[in-house]
Amino acid sequence: MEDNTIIRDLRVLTEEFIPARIIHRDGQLRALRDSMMPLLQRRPARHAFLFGPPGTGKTCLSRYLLEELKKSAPVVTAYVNCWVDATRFRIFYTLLRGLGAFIHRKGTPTDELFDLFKTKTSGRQCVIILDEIDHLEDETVLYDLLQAGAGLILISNAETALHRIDARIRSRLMAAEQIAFPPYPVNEIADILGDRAAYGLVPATVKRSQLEKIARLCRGDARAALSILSLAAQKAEDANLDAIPDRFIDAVFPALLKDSRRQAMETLSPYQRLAIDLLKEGKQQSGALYAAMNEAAGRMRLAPLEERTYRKHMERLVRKGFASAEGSGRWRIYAVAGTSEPLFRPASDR
DNA sequence: CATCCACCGGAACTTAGGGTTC
DNA sequence: GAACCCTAAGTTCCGGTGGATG
Repeated sequence: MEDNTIIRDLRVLTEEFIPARIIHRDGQLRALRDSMMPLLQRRPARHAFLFGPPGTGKTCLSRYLLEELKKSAPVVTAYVNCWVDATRFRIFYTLLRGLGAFIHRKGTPTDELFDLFKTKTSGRQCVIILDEIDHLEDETVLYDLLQAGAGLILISNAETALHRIDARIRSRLMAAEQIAFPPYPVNEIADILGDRAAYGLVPATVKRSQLEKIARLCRGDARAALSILSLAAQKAEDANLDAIPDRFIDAVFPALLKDSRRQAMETLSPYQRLAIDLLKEGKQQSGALYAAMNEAAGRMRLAPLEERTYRKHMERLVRKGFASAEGSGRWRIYAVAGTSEPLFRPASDR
């Protein structure tokens, strides 16, 4: 392990890693800390809503804060990404796993999972992070969690995510602390990379000017920046070099872009991929797209879809950020989104 | 200005595929 | 292996919706 020329600990450069300190997010950190403060006096936390573009530190900061919180108060915490687990069943399933309760039966009723969750957390203070909240498919989870007395940290890319949820739940979340996460400027990303590199890489294997180069490439998205640094470091390690050359940084960037697209597409059903492929040729009105889809499905030996089913697929694609919808009712026009969602936007994208 | 048209989306169903329990 | 339970995807039914149309 210590023979490595570049890499000391790759985990430090992943987005799951919770760093020992948070830099360039002092205001946000203080705001979130203050809303969790009541827990120390055994009072309920104030809910928080964190919003901002991808890679601006929302998830990282929340997880960091809860780790710190647990050091000074007997608080139960859990994390759920709604992009991965979007239904009521799956959310309680992963929540319970996070709380150390293993459900081995997949045939367990969801209400039973909820009851188990309540007994697990009863009499204890509980804070739950719900990441990518705009991808949640069943809002009753929010109602359940509020009823169970959990403190919520909701995270979204869109500032408007809370407006879209049901009024009855929304009114209880209106008092939530709203915390904005703007994109990082170049020098701050470079600082963050430097901080991580100090633990994750062998000293003097990457120059400050290179960190700034990465920071410029990824346009304020720290997650993308970490991926670039990590991949370039691995490449240099494999080549047995003792420093990361500039050309590796350039080489890694397009590969990363393509890979993230491909990975995101793999989470879609065949029909959804088909819809996106058709939309890539140009935006379409809903009715025309439906006709084109069933026509293409026939050629691909896929069964034609009922109109309502088609609409359900489109609803999903829009919520997941793959497609965008413009206009209402029968004048709705769908297009590929690709621009705002999963990762960073390339300089030119039609 | 009333009516129509083509799509919207909630609700309740069916079906397929996974599990457990006895 | 029969009798259940569950989820998730697809379908059926149907009351909206709002610009287009005469």
